[in-house]
Amino acid sequence: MTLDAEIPAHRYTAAKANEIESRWQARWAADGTFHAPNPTGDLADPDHPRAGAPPLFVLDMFPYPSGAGLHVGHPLGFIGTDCFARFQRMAGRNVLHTMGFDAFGLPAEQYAVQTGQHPRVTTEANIERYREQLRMIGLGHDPRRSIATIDVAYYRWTQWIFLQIFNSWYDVQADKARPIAELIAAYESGQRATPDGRAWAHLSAVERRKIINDHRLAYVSEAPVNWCPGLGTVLSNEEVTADGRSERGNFPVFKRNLKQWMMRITAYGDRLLDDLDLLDWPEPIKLQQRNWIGRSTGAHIDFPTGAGPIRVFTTRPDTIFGATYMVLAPEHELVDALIPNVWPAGTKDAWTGGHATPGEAVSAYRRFAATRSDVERQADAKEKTGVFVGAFATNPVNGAPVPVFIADYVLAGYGTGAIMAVPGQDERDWEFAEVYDLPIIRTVQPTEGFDGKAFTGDGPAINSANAEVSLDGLGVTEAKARIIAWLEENEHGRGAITFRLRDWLFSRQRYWGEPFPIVYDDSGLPIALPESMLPVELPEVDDFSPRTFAPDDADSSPETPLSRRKDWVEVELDLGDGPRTYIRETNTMPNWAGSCWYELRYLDPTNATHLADPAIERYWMGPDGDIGGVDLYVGGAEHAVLHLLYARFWHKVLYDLGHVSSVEPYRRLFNQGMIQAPAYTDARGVYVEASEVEQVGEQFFYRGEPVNREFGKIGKSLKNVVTPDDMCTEYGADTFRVYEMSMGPLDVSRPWDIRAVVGSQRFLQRTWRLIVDEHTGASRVTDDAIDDDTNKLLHRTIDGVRTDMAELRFNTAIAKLIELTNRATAVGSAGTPRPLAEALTLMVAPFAPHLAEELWHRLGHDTTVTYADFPVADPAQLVAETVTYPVQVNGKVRGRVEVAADAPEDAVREAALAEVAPHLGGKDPRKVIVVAGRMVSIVA
RNA sequence: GCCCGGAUGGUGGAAUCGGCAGACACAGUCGCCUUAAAAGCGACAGCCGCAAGGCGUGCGGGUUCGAGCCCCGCUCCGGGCACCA
Repeated sequence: MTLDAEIPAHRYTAAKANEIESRWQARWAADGTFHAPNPTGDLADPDHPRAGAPPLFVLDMFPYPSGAGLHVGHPLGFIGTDCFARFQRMAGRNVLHTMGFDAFGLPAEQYAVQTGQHPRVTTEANIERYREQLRMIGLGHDPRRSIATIDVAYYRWTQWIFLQIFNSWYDVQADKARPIAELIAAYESGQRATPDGRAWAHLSAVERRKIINDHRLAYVSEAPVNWCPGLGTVLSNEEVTADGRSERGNFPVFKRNLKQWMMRITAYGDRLLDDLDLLDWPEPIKLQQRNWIGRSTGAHIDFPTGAGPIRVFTTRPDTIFGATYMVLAPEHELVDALIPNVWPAGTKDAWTGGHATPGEAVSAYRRFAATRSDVERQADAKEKTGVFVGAFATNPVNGAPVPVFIADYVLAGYGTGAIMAVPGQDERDWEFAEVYDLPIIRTVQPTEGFDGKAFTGDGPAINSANAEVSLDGLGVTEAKARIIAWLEENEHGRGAITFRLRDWLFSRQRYWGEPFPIVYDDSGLPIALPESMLPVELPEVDDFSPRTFAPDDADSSPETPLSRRKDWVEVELDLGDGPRTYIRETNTMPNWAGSCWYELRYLDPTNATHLADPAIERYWMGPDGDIGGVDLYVGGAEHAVLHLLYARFWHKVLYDLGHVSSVEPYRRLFNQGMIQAPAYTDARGVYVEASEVEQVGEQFFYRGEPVNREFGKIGKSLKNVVTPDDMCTEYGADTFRVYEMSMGPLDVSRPWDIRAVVGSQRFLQRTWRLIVDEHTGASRVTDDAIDDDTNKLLHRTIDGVRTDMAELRFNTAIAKLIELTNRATAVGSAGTPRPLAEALTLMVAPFAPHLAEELWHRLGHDTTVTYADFPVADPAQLVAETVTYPVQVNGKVRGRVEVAADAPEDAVREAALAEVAPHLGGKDPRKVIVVAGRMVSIVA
């Protein structure tokens, strides 16, 4: 006798689940079940069951289609949004839910460099695999709205948005971006003065263009970057290791200034910061963005030198009388002009770094600084390095000469790239002053008992007076105000606000990205292509790799793959003044570009004349008395800062220019947790393929060698990818979905562990068995009435599940459903009453949609469960007739009393006192607290 | 170093507003069914203790009639950021 023969023919097994799942997936695809109707245009459908219903836009952070395929970490968020979306559809909303692909990216390009395989080929194959995997999980996406960022029809609009940004400037008065044409008009009319005061008409065309370019939101500028000659590319800090080498290839990395495209995100610093208050986001994420933007209030102050003033930014202008030296970033533009031929009188030995002249000392220090990564500078925080440039500046408040140093603890990209150093009130400055034998003057009286070095707290100012102004005795706040007023009166400086946020470096020397819609003429200045010339298609190339150099050739410069297509780079165009030859921009856009606006394209994916029809954008994302935006955005916290900040920035530009009606792109954000999986390292610390590791007792072995186990984020780098495919085959997609949703709260990270998955399978099997006879396949549904207790539980469950679903608390919703099925099983030996069977099917539908669809049809319905009404609890069934009060004596539960729910407080008190009388020893209690509906607490 | 999280049975977790700690599930034990097993169904189940009872939410204090939850001080784990002037 075989095992198979003993399993009832109609049991809900994995095989049965798979049969049901593929059947309904095919049916849903054929019927377009998850199509969401637009109010107008191609995707409008007045006959749709949710046409005209209140809209709801549910969005996932779209994945990068990697070669390893979807892993079990991805679906946690995807299934979560799907359950939410399905619930909201059943609750009457018109739900937009789809999925796209963030498909430009380095891995495909690196693979192309290694194999010669075109990145488009591998990327499209990966996307195809992702689509299959997503379909297998039963996600209810509207497939008509799916996009990939590499689609020409999509990146045409990415380029269009770039042109909008390039062709705009930030009007500080109006506090918004405006078309660049309005700035040109202001110059032409003389309403706005030119920087050097000459009449606009007297400037050459090139001079005019330069002035205008200085105001654009996208501009070309020298920017300090991590240049890696060995790879031929610029690297992010993340790609540079602690010892200043490339993560990939282990080549040396140099800090270099290079011409790069930048985006003026700093113009939006205030709004990006202030508008966080409007968002329904987790507070920790908002805090991270606030810290990243880092608005600080202080003053700009000019310190005169022989080579012109050094402008510093400080948050502590009140301490200026204690400024005993200055530090410039090694890359600061004034350094070269300051250097004298010989060390001046008063130069201390410690200041010279042992060099014969200031010039030698500065070059040597710059070479040293260039080899240090930001990470390395951090690691060496204790050991301050720097060198005297051989010149002095003058402290404007007291005329004292202050030596000027360069040191890499001052960053070129922050503030003005220069600081006044006040060792008495700043710990880093104190340490530097100790190493370089510089004077330390306290200008704030430390608190009594303070035994540290620099005092950064509040206190009365001391040693802070000149002939015209005295701060002595003032607190920090008042001292700041008084000195700023004095500095402004005497034109030494003014109050200022700076941001930690820096402009966004927007160009990459890579192949696999969006080409810029930009050409250059003889002047070397960029010219925007007109919209009619979009898209600028990414051309084919023979070799995808950037040109590489000797790894230590610090003076080399990047050469991009596109620049080698000479026939593409040189282009004859008529830009309004007859055909001329231009040179194309050969950098490409960063990976972020495509992910900055994809939600907008989902709205109206086929629109050929607008990135999205304004009426459609207003329908799905419009403010509606609020700020607007996507109703729910779910993704990992690793995107807390960069992606979310860049996307907010682009959205705000589009808002200013009138292309969208919503002020923010993502009104509500939810961070799903990370699923971790065991990863194993061998004796050398190298990760080995987790699927080949065997466990013997407490030990783990890979090909006979012992390995160490740790837990980490699932991915290729830890060689621990676990795909959902096996789960779906072994248990069915519905079981997989229920399991992922029941493992714990959606926002908690946890290791992947499938030991408990059978619990989810048993739950679905029970649900099935309540409605279908396992042996005959016949219906077990009866016309009997539900008994009172079960009916009460049913309505409590409906009520609880509805609340849980709206709050994305799927784990507790499932627990409640399991309780209900367990009760139904216990009382239902004769069959399941129809209202119970239907309610259960409907409530299970968001989690196990295939099973629910099958049961729904077996219950006699011929339309999809997708748009059936989610059950509503009967309030009458939610009120309890009696309440059981636990009775505490001195904080310990000593008994419980059951009283009528509407019993007056006195009755509850009497009952409670009677119940615990033996514990009171005949004495009157000192205090009795009755918490209505909760408990009684007695103090004996 | 700074910032943000987190720590609850053998395991994942529940307790949503300061009010019965451990819902639900996994693993476990026992029973029913079965020739037997699997599946299914049912019961037990925080720890110590025969019991009465005591102890229990990382550790030490505090506030409160009452603390997993609030406050102070630590430990460990996870994540993020950083010479940010």
